[in-house]
Amino acid sequence: MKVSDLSRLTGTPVGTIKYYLREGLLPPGRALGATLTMYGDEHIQRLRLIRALTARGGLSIAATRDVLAAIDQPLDPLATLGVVHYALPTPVDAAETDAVGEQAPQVDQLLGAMGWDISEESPHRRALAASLMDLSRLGMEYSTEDLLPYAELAAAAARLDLDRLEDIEDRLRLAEHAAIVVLLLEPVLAILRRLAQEDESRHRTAWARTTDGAGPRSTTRPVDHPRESH
Amino acid sequence: MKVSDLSRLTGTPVGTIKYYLREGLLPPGRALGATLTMYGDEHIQRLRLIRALTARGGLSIAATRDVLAAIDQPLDPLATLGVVHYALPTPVDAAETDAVGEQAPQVDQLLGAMGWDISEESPHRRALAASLMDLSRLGMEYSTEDLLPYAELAAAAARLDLDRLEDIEDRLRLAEHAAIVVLLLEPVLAILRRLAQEDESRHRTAWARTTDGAGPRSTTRPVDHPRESH
DNA sequence: CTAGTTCGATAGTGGCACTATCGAACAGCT
DNA sequence: AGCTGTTCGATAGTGCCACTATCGAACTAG
Repeated sequence: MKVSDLSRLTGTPVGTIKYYLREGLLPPGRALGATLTMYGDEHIQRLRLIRALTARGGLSIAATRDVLAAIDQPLDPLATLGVVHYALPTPVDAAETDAVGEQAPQVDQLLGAMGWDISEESPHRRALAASLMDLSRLGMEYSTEDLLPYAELAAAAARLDLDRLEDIEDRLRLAEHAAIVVLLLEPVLAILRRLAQEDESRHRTAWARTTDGAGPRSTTRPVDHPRESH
Repeated sequence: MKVSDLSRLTGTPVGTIKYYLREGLLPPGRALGATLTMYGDEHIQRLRLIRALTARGGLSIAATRDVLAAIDQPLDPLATLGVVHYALPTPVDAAETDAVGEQAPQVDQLLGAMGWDISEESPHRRALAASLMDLSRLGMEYSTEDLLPYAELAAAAARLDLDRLEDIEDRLRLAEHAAIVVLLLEPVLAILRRLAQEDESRHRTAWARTTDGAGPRSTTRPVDHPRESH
């Protein structure tokens, strides 16, 4: 398969393929001469993955390269998940380290309450602290109690994610699938939440109208905590 | 308060403030002369919101302007949520309309199964179809049954979101808070899911090691469906 | 009166993700 | 062998975006 074929089959312009090759996102093909290089099905697959991670997942070329590098490491599959996590961009600029420190206790409190065992150096700690700081500065304080139900939902989602990964028989591409589950399911969940918000708000508005009340009251109930104790 | 003060209090460079004024993200101050324009606390608040939406939420300046415009509409609070939703960027390029159509039946099936009442023109329909298409092309088919538990989690999250909004007493800024809940809680949920994945994968790896099994089995249980029938 | 600030307008910068062009080296066909 | 078209790697250019810098004029505070 030549570049032109690769281009045609994936809908990616030749120039872009060359660019990805230059940037190390695509492994080079087999050069059979100065004007003939052959590519295989793995290039098609990789190209699709690149486009999904960048166009849909919103990753930069650099971040995509990191993720792909993590995928290509022949690591313990679940360890790969960690590497992929670390390769992800978590927008926290250096200037707000102080702000992050301010929220660190609350992050610790939440992690403790959930019984989550999270590495001290996880970038997600900082990212979470930064987001909570934003919310707080905007006048929307979220306490640990406020966050706990969300954390329970996240835990349930994570269990679904890992269930799916364990069912994969193709061990060779497990790392790839892990990255896909982590990254491409994220927009799916975000969209589902927005859809649910639309429906839920419709329901509540209707309720408020028909009962002429001051608005519906909370319909939330405690979420059960499915992992069997700690 | 002068620009210099506004700049100092928010940590935003004067040049950037001027830029936001030009772009219509910040309302102009009260001009008291050719070299003196006064700004108020609402400008501080608005500036913080802009920075949160762009730097944290990842919105473009244009998308931020749309969201802010939605916020400034004196609409029914829950309608505002809809307007905010429509102002959000959903990365689906025109070229993949066919692919979207291919997945449309599955989207309908999911919405039907959840009993969600979603407008036919919602951009989220297309966005979801596009994401499912990506997954399918990458060899990770998600059936309606696979997605349902995620949708249940999303519904639970949406209920939490709206509970919070209903508890807000400051009706004037409700639209603003709605945007914050929709947009800035999104990265929080994403981070929580990643943290949960890290913890869950640690647990499963440990389990697999101690039991010397072929890997842990599913720990998922059915999620209950909290809204009282349809 | 003077030094410094702010105004609006315009132009420039840096980063990113491509995209275009070029000459040389072939490949495939006749 | 000759011709046409493709591909090669390298380099340079493009378009967009989010700022950032500069400028002269107008003003304000001390």
